[in-house]
Amino acid sequence: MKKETLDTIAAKAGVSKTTVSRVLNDSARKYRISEQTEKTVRKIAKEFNYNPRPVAKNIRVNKSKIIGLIVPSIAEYFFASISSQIIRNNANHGYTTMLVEVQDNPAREKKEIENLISRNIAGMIIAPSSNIGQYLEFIDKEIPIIQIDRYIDGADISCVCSNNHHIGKFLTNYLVERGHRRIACIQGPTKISSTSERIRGYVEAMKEADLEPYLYGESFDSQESFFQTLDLLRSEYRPSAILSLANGQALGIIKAANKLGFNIPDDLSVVTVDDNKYMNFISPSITRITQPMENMAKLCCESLYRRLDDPNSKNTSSVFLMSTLIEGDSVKAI
Amino acid sequence: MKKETLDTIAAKAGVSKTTVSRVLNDSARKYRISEQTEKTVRKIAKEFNYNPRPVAKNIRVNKSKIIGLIVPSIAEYFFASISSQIIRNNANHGYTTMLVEVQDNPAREKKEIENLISRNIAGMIIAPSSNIGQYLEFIDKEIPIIQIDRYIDGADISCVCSNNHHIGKFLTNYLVERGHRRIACIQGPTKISSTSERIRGYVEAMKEADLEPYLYGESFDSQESFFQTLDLLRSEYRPSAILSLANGQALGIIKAANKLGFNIPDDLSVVTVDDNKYMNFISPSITRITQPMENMAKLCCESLYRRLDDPNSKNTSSVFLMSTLIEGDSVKAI
DNA sequence: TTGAAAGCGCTAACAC
DNA sequence: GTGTTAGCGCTTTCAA
Repeated sequence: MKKETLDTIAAKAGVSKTTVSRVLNDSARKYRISEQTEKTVRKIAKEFNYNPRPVAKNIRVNKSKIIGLIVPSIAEYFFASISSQIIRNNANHGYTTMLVEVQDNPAREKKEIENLISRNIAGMIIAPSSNIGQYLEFIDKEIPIIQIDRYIDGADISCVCSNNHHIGKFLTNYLVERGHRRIACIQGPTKISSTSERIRGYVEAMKEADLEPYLYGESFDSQESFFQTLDLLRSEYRPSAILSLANGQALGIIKAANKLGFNIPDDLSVVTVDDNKYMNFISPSITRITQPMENMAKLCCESLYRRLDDPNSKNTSSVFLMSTLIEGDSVKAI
Repeated sequence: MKKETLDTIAAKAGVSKTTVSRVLNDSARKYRISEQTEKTVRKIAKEFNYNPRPVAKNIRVNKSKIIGLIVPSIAEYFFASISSQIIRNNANHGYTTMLVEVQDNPAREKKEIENLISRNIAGMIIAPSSNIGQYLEFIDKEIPIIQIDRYIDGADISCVCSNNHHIGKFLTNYLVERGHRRIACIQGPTKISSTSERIRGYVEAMKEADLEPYLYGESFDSQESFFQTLDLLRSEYRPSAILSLANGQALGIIKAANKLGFNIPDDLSVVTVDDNKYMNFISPSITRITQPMENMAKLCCESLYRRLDDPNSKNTSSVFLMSTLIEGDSVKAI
C-alpha cells in the first residue's frame, strides 16, 4: 500500500522528518514553523498520499486510538444495537473499536481483556460478565473503563446502566395493579447486576403487595424458558402472570403458553424487558419496557471521551437511565 | 499494567533478549536453544507475568494479528449474527477483530478501509457497500480480502455469498406455483449484488411464467416499505402476492396490509428473505428463506485463514451457498 | 524556526 | 546454542 513514511516526505520536502511530524500533527503553530514550510510539507504529503502508521506512533507514545468494547455477544439484539451506536460514536470521535465477545464466559473475558490491553487500547467499554471488580479497578488506573448495561457491585468503576431495580418493580406493580396475585418471575443468570436488580425490584414490589415472590429459571435462553414455563404452567402454583426479564425468555414463554393452549392474555398475562422492531408484530403484542439504548451508548461514550481527553478527571460516576413502557395486549386486568 | 519487556526478562534470566524472543515465539527448537535455557526463560516470563506488546512486533514485521471486518451495520440482525460468528472464529484463531460500520456510505467505507490498513490489519472481510472493485483488487495484492454476503461485479476478489439468484427465483416460483399472477417485488438498494441477484431471479422466474415483473421500492427500511406498500395496494396493479427481499421490508408490508385491512394470506400473500428468532412469533408466520449464516461466516474465515497461513495461495474463489425454505402461513394458493 | 539523535519493544541478519 | 546489532516509523528531548 502507501509506502510513504515521514522520511520520504521529509526528503521530498527538503526538511527534516521532525518538521514533517510537527506539521502533520498540527503543531506547526506551537513550534513556530514558517507558513511556507508548513504549506510545502502539507502539499507534498497530500501529493504522495501519505498515510501515517498509527502503530509506529503507538509504540512510541504507548497509547493508541483504539477503544476496546467487551460484550457477551452481539447476536443478542440489545448488545448489537448498543455496540453499533458505540462503534459509530467512536468513529466520529477518531477512535477505532476493537469489539470482542466473551459469551458470558469468565475465562474468555479475562483473556480478551489481556489481549486488548496488550494492544494498547486507549479506553475500554465493558458489559462485565464476571466478578472482576478488583482487576478492572487495577486497570482503570491507567486505562479508563466505563461499564455499560451492568456494573460490578462494589467496584469503583464508572457505569451507565438502566435503572433496573425500577424496571423490575414497575413491571411487577403494573401486574399487581391489574389484579394479579400469582406473579412469577422468570429470572436470568442472577450474577449480573442488570438481572439481579430487576429481581430485587420484583421481590420488593411483591413484598409490598403482600405477595409471595416466585422465581424460577436461570438463563436468558428461549429454549430453556420454554421448558421451564411448561413446568410452571403445569405446576400447582400456576401463575396468572409472568414477568420475563428479557426477550429471549418472552419468546419461550409465549411458545409454552401456545403449546399448552393458554391464551395470552386471557389465561396468562406476560410482560417483558426490551424492545426491537419485531416486537410490535408478534401477537399479542407483549407489554414491555424499552431501555434507552441510544442514550446509554451516547452517555457511556461521552463519559469515556471525557476521561480520555483529560486524564486527570478520574472521578467515577454512576448513571442510571429511566426506561419507557410500551403497552401491548398481553396483560389482562382481573 | 505489565511493565515487563523482553529486556527485563532477559536481564532476570541472564540471557539476551534475542533468546527470550526466540523461546517465547516457540522457536527454541529451531535455533537449538538448550532445554535448560528455554525452561528458565519460560519460568521467568511466567513469573513476571510477561505480556508481549503486539504493536512493537507489528511495527517490525509490518503485520498484525488483526482482521478488519467491514459491514453496513450490526444493528441489522443478519450482519450482527454473521459478525458475531466471525469475531468468535477469529478469536479462536488468534486474531482480534476490528469491526467497523459504514452505513452503506461509500465515503465512509473508503475512509474506514484506509483506517484499517493504516493499522496494519492482516486480512479483511468486507460486505462491500460501493463499487470499489479496483481499489480492493489493489489492496488484495498485499492484504487478503474476502467478500461476504455481497460481491463487487467484475472484481477478482474471493467471496462467500448466498446463491441470491436462486433465492429470488425460487421464492417467485413458489408463488407462481400457487397460482399467483400479479406478484410484485419490493426491491432494496439495487447496487448491491445480493439484492440485484435476487431481483434477477425474480424477473427471470416471472418471464418464464409469462408474467410481467413489477418492481418497486428502493430501500430495506421498514418505514419506506410501509408507505410504498400502501401505495401499491391502493394502485390499479394491486398484487395478490409480494416478494420482500429483506425482513425490514416484510414488517413494513405487514403493517401496510394491516392498516388497509388486507388479511395475510387471504387478501395478500407475502414471502421474504432471512430468518431470526422472532420470525416464528409474528402472525401469520411469514414464509421465508433462511441463509446459512453460520456456515457463511465459517467458510469466509477459513478462506481467509488459508491465505493468511500461505501467502502464495492467491487463487480467488467464489462460493455460493444454498439457502433453506421455512414455510409459514403467509401464502394462499389461489 | 528547524534538525539531529535517541529510543519505544520487538525481530532478524549475521556473527561467533 | 547464543549474542550483537540494526532497524521498523514515529515522537521527543535537546541543541542550534
